[in-house]
Amino acid sequence: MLDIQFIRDNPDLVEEKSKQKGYTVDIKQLLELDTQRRTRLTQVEELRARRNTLSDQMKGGKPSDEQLEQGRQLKDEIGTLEAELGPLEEHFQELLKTVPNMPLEDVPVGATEDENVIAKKVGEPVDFGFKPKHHHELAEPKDLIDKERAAKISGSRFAYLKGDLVLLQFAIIQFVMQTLGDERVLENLIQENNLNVSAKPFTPVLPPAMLRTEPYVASARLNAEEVTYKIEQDDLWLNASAEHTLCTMYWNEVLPEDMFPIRYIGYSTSFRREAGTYGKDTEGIIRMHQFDKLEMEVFSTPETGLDEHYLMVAIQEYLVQQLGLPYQILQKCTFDIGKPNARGVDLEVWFPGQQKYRETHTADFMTDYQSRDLKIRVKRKSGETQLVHTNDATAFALGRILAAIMENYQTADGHIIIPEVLRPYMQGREQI
RNA sequence: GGAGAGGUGCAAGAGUGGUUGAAUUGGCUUGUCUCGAAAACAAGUGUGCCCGCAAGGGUACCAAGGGUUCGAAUCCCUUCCUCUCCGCCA
Repeated sequence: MLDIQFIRDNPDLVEEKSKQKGYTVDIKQLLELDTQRRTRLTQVEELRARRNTLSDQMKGGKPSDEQLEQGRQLKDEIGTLEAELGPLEEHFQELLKTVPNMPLEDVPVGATEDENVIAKKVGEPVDFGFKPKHHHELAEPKDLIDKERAAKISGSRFAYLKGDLVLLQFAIIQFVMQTLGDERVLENLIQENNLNVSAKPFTPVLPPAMLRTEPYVASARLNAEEVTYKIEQDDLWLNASAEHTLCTMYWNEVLPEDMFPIRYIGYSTSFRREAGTYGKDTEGIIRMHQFDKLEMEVFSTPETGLDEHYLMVAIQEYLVQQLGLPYQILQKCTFDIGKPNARGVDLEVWFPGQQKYRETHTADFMTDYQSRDLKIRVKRKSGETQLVHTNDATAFALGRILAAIMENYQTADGHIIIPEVLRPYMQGREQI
């Protein structure tokens, strides 16, 4: 959530920027509630102070009837006021949570996703000299994807991935873990992009795939209606991305400054209900209820938050370049960056079979919006405690990147060339 | 799933109704000493919220939520979590 102090100081700005993101928030009502609750709180605390003093006086000998009577009266008064404060506080919190994070200055203002700005294009789509096939057409003769039997067993939007496609997935995982664990790669990217962050490598993590309601809500990432599967019996949700169990990892903790930056590369199967997308992307493995994902998550001190974000975008580009895929970078507009985001970037890879760029990566910078609710703080050397900044970004969503590789590396006779950087992890083979 | 034990500050660990926001030990920070370090000694060392320009003051928090009481870390209820044994299991 947003800092209430900031909202008090900048009500008009908050209203304006929220509107730019497509959120109507009643700042006036929020501030009114804020005043009301603070007045009540002060009253309650005054009464409590009196109760404590009285209680102090009583602790020596036997309390007199007069004292007991006074105590009972205070108890009643406190009870009444607390009963008013409770709902007030609840309503206030509810309203406060509707306020989105403020977009950074350079985020383009836009009301639909069409107003995202193409920041750059890298690489040229290959001229195949034949009509390139869609990845599911390439998969069929080689029996790499079986969606029909998956539908029989699990329903639509599930698949059995088989054979060389599976080996390719594990090759990508190896390649990513190796790359993000390599300080020299990071150092180069930091220098090229003139960033002021450390070259500390990413630590690989296999996170749990389920999480409880309380931390999920605090992460501002729970989307119960459209995205997230619930395991009713156990108050657990299936994660919709590894970032959900990664960003919550330090929930309610104060961490020493020398731990930072904390960089994780997580690998997890992710689950999404995809409600409201019926009929969309029904072919192939672009939009599945279940997919595997490599996700970066970074916790940093406030002053390096933005540079960490730039670094993650640079890493995404580097990874895609290494695979030799043409792509474009989209700076997302205010409407599209998402509620907790201050800035957001998408990377879209060219899919020859579909003749368009499609989103394969996203990078989210949340400033302290996410950590305020998650209560993740850093204890500075100076003794000061601050909220950390959080960043998350896709390294690879495996389904989509496998599809992209298949379509971009297809040959006229229906084979798939293995990108060079992946060959060491595929026994040196050159094609599927 | 059955039986039992337990969740206290950075850590270990005391505390079973008021003198405990919390003993003690360790850790950490600072200072003294030293050329420097170690040792020793001294002081300090949780988080949130509210009031305040600040200094400071108040309030809440001993897993979470509720209750009893003039007063709760301590008593009662519910939930969560951890550990041990048995059962089941990749």
